[in-house]
Amino acid sequence: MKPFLASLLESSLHSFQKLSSTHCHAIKHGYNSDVYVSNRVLDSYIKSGFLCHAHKMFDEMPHRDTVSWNTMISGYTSSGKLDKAFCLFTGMKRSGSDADGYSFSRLLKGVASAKRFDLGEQVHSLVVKGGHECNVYVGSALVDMYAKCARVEDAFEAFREVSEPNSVSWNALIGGFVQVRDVETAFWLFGCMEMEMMDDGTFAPLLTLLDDPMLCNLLKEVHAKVLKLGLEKEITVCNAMVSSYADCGSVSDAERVFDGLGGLRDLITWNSMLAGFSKLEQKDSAFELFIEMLRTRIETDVYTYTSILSTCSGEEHQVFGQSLHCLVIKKGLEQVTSVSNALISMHIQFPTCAMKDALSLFEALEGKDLVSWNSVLRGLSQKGPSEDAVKFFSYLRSSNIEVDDYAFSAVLRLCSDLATLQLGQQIHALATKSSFESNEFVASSLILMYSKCGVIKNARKCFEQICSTHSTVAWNAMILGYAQHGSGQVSLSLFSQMCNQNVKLDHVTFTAVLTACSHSGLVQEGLELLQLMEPVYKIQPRMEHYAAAVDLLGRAGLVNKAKELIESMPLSPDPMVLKTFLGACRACGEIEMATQVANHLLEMEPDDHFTYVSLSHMYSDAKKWEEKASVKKVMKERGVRKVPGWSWIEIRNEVCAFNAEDRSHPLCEEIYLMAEDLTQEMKWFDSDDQASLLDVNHS
DNA sequence: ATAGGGTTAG
Repeated sequence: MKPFLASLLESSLHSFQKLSSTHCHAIKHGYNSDVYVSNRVLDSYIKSGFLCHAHKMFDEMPHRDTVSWNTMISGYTSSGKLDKAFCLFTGMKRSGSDADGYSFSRLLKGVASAKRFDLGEQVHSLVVKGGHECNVYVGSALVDMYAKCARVEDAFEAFREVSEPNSVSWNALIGGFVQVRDVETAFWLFGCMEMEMMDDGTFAPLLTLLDDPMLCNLLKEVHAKVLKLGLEKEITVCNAMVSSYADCGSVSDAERVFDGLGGLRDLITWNSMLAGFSKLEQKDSAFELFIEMLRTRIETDVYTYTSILSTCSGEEHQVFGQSLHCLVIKKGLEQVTSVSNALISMHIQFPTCAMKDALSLFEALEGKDLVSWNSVLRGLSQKGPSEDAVKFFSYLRSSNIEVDDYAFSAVLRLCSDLATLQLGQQIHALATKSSFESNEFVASSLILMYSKCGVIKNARKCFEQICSTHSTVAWNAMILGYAQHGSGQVSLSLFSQMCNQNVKLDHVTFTAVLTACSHSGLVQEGLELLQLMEPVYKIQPRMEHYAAAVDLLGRAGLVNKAKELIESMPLSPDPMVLKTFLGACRACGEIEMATQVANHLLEMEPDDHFTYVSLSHMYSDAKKWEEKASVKKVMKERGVRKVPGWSWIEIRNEVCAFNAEDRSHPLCEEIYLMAEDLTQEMKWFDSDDQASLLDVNHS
């Protein structure tokens, strides 16, 4: 009868109706006081998620043994109700049942997932007191508990206490070092493990450490080992491999693993591939994959939507993004914080009315977290009126929300855009007070802020104070700072230091050094860097690099060389490159070439005022009044308006804004006299570079 | 009859 009952329970799982009818059936056959049968029923209720009902049944059971208590504890720890589990644990002792290895391992599992190190230590002492240390299950659970609490040394000690550690003990220990991202120790332990001991649980967490292009070769070695051990069909291993290959920048390898799985793929596999495409800017592939998921009725979840929403950026994805938003609402995921955060970031990137939509999403979100606040802050500082961003930052501070590294970094970038030193310094003080000063992103934003505000000395100080000397963003910021100051040689020497000290270079590094060369007239050096980018430094030049190089040549008066460079580009130049070229033509008085490129630009971007204004100025300079008039006419016909460029200066905590030919200030006469004096003085220094720099700033 | 480890996200 008992095996029959067991199989009946098995087939009744997850249906309350079936379970209770089986339960009744058992009672009818006189099994009510059979503790074995009762425990099986109890376990089935718990496995099916009917925890409350299980507890009621447990209370009414005529006989309870240790297994009954353990089953109940198990139910509470796996649903995260640690306090209830501990109540049962103490109740168990009071009613005379002794806790055994099962009780302790279940309890420790709950402690581990709640990361309650304090409770864990107490349980540990009870384990020792009860003499359960030699139980490998309890031992592994202890290792895992310390590992999850990031106490790797305690985990190691607990591991040493296990007399015959098995793969679970090893994996739990390695998992601890993975969690604290101690790559070296994690792989050292991996090397100490017997081959036969390694299983899927060993590889999955280790693979998550290999998330950098520099580690791609190691990833391939680990992959080879996975194949050697015949683990290539293990879903967790493959999922981790898809993510790691994507993080290492190799989509093709990620895709190969993904394709290799065929029908074995699960939701995490799809999500990992999707996130990979999205991260590596393969937007079309991401959209295709997502649509395939919908078409083939693969279930979608929160991860799916956060990934695909973050793929939608800017105008070209607005329509699709809005349909996605509808889909999110339909699935009832709009109030899930991570999804809503992705929606906020997406809407901020849309060109029209986006800030308003993003703000109303933010306000409607019940469970706002730091990411939500920072997404709005970043959006406002990039797109919104800067004053609103500053206001939002004070709002954040007054709301008792923690200001973290993301927030500091965003608001400092804002200060550098505004070139407002006083606000920047105040925020620097706040960052110092909350110890974010040495965070690489905060420090980089400080560097940019001080450089932009003209205090390169303080920028340098921030650079020196940074914790990690291997922070690419910090080096990039410092190189750019010196570039803006016209200290191109300093930028270049920082660049070679970066190479010597094995700091990772990225595409921003090259934008920064090329800018440095351009601002200091280092033509040969700049061109050489551009040429070496791909073959030596393994970084593919992007549009901004070509634009910087065109600028470099244009400033040096080498328009023809700039033209050659554009013609030799592997991709067709984008408007940014062409606008830079147009500027170069204008500066060199190459009217014919300028007209050609301008016509091309007018086709690409008929609504952008830049091209019209450049042409118009150039025709004025050349006194070609008819041409100038025709440009103005076309502008009028197309409804394009000149957007004046503003400058501003901070005087005694007050911002004074002005634009070219502005005569509205009460002290206007004196101001222009002073400007004239300064211009004369600069000419007197006979520095053509600085005079032309002044021109550029003015336009 | 009840137990321990592992994959996706600013």
